[in-house]
Amino acid sequence: MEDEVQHWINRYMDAYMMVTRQVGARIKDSIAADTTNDQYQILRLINAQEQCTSTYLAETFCVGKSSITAIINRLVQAGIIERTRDENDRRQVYLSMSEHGKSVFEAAESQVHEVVAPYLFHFEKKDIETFIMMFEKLASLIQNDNGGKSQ
Amino acid sequence: MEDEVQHWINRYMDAYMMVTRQVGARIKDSIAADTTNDQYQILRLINAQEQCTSTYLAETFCVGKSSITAIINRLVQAGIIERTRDENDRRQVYLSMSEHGKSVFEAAESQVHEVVAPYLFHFEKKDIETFIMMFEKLASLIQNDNGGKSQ
DNA sequence: AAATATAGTTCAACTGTAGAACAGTTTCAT
DNA sequence: ATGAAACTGTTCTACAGTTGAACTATATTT
Repeated sequence: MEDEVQHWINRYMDAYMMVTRQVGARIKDSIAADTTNDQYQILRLINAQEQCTSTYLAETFCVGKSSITAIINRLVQAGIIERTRDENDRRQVYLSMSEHGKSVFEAAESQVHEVVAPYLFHFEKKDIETFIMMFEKLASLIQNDNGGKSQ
Repeated sequence: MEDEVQHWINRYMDAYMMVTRQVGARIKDSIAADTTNDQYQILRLINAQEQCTSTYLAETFCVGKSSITAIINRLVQAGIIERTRDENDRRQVYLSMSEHGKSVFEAAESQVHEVVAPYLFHFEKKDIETFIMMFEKLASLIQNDNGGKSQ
């Protein structure tokens, strides 16, 4: 029983590392050379979030706020992201994509689509649903378990 | 149909990023502070590979060989890894764990186990098998598709 | 009004990455 | 056998990402 769990974890870690690394490398090759994978992930979060803040990104990305400042500074520098202060609470800074940013992001999205989509055709529709649902369940389990190391 | 594929990809990317980041953060918190996640992944590869070389690590990890040199230098510095030249082909350098390295690695393994294992109990045995098998199939599809962007 | 909390930035030190130039070693063609 | 080509790994420089502590500015609490 313990052995079985250990065995699953090893297989999961092996497959996981392989997929993470290889997909990451392919995505990097396909998106514009001056956009990094981390920057693309940040853009996805900003795109999906109304009135996105640094604090939200830091928590979701599991890094300190100073890392977010560094990434956002580069994206602002590149004219992709704009900062807007909230006039009601001037501590808050909302992050949004400029017009140029939107087109960079959309180009990256479609490149990622082209990289990932071909792999889907090797699987049954039903299995894809199951796989994604399990992944989502895992994500939500982890998310609802913040801080509590046990359980 | 195209929409369905797009939708799958978005859901996959969302769940994938969440799981990657959160699991990464939890593993980092649990393993020794002076070992990074990337270093741990490298140790897993070295552990699994007889006569491991930099070239093998670079290919598997999808990075340039100079990145591997940098990581290995730090691990050698920390007394975790040892380099051994092949006397038959003096270009090759085999990487292996020192006794200290082995104990560091085993401690990390058991910490990772403690972090990951609890999540498994939320799933059916059958579903875990399916999930891991799909992950492995995906990994092997990607691996057998080196360079060829299409198909 | 003063203390406390919150949002974000700055800074220094470090890890990881890329790519080009390089050194040493082996293989291969002539 | 010799010189060219191929291969393994390292060095170097520049940059992206991360951390954690110190800091600024603003809002909230008491």
